[in-house]
Amino acid sequence: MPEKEKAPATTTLNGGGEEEEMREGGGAMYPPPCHQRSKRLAATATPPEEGGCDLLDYIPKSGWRHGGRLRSARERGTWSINIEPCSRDLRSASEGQKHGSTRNNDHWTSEEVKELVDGVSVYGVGPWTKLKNERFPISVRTAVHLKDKWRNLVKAFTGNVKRRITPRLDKDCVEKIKRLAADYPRK
DNA sequence: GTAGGGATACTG
DNA sequence: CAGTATCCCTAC
Repeated sequence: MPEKEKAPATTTLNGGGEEEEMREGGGAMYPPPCHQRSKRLAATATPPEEGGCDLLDYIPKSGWRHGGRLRSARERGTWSINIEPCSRDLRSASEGQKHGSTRNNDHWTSEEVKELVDGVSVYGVGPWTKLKNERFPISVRTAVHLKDKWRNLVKAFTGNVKRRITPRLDKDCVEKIKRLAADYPRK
């Protein structure tokens, strides 16, 4: 491929106020096409108001544990469930980039993982689209994301990982993952 | 639509 | 700093 579109320095389209500061201190040598993924959405992003959905209910509660400190998605300004694109996403869209719409999440919550595992136990490994429509209808998680996450889970619980960066998962959930991983070997 | 690979960001 | 998790792209 020729090259990626350089992220324009004029990222000031969100008059919200909080500007994401680039951390190019010595890591990314190439500017991401979309907004800095590491920077996530600022607090000015679309707050997940209770739209009356089950998924929206548990996300804020289930936080992401970081070194024993509970860092809720809200604290970090990230929402696992996004019902509409934020201003930053619109920017990317205007640039012709399709990114952004699904870039409102960070790590999966234990509830999401549980839902995924439960779905896999019912539909099996493969029909991610069906699983998405049944269990994550309004979630930003796409079928591809579900697939990727499942792969990560299998890799994390079947292999020998030195460092495990995973939310609190129920023992039953972990067992189910292993069971399903063994039942559905990588094709 | 699904599977696999690669790149980037984050955590410990 | 090394390893892990997530996301995007390409091929089947």
